[in-house]
Amino acid sequence: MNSTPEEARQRAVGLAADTMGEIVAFWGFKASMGRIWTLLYLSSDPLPADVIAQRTQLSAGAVSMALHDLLQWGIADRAMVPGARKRHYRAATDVWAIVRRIIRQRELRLVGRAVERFSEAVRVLEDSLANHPGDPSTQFMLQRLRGLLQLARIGYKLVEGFADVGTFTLDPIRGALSYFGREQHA
Amino acid sequence: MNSTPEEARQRAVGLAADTMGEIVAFWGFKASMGRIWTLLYLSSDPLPADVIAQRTQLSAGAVSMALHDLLQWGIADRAMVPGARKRHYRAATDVWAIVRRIIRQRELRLVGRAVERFSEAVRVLEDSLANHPGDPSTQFMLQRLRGLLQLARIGYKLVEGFADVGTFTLDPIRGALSYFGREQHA
DNA sequence: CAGTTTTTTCAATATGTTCTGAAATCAGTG
DNA sequence: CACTGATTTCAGAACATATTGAAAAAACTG
Repeated sequence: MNSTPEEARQRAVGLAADTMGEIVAFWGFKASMGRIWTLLYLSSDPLPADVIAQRTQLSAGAVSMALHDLLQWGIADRAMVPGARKRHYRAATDVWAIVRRIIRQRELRLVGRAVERFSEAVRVLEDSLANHPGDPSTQFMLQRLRGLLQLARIGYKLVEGFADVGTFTLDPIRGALSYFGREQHA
Repeated sequence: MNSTPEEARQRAVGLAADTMGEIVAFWGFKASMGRIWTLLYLSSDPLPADVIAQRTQLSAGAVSMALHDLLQWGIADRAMVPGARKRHYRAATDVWAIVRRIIRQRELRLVGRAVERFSEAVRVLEDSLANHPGDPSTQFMLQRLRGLLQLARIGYKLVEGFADVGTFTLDPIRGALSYFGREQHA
């Protein structure tokens, strides 16, 4: 209650940074990246690495590495501070664009690889059936595998659309999806 | 090429299972859960734990734990096999419903917690400003923090809608989002 | 309900990831 | 271009997570 503004800000940053850290960690990034981004995002001025280290309780090395990652992903950038010796960093603020870029670079690759690999698996079974027609286990597996492949392709389209346009609607493909869920039976 | 159907199936399962393992691992589950689900999903008959262990190269213990998780999440279930001593397991096939349930139980909680914590941080700053009106750093931080809170709330709504209805459209809220991205300046 | 097989549990271990601390490198400045 | 301070790098420590292996528990079967 009767705390200084400085103390209040510190507490607020701590709460927000830890929360964001959890979220990005869940998302496959280092928690410290989320913490640092939040710290920068909530600062009215760019901060140098040593201040970041001090406020996040991280070593200089860890801060350097996390900043490197943040710059790589375009989640933070260097800010020119007039007569400053140290480099100063500031958070990218266009959260929407950040999310889109990350999704494009990570999820899209991941799902793309999945499509390729499922395709290969389908091919393996098709070849096998060509040589040994009528094998029931193989036929069953092929059917299901085609379902997985279809699902992966749908996922790819979804993610791609989201990354490109920033919109994400399932409606056009719900028919295909509900078909998929609804059994190539057991 | 000239392999037995059995060999072909084994190769196809391996490819598909590893792929799915990667995907679910990226998603925060154990890779072995994805591998086992895929193995079951591609089998025409339910499989007992020892067969799963043998085909996935996991120990009996690991299989038991992974199956436990799969059952918990409703991603697999026990199948009654007539005169069988061992328990047999089979994959849940309604992929769509599985994804929805997982999102509801995990993402929704995660984002919900974020909303709570950002709210608390906002409260902290509001209190501070009540006692120390006009502090510029605090004002700046409060503004940005409100942006994060708004974003988290939007995310919550999105995830909730997706979990409930299975549809996911950003259109209704794009105004709010683009506003957010477009700067409470630096 | 005793014997047998299956399943679960859990401490120890293996694996993978992030962080530290200090040395090496790099960048400004006089 | 040498000096000072800032930054990066990286081997090892700390930490987190997944798996093993074996013992305990549970579930069948006769």
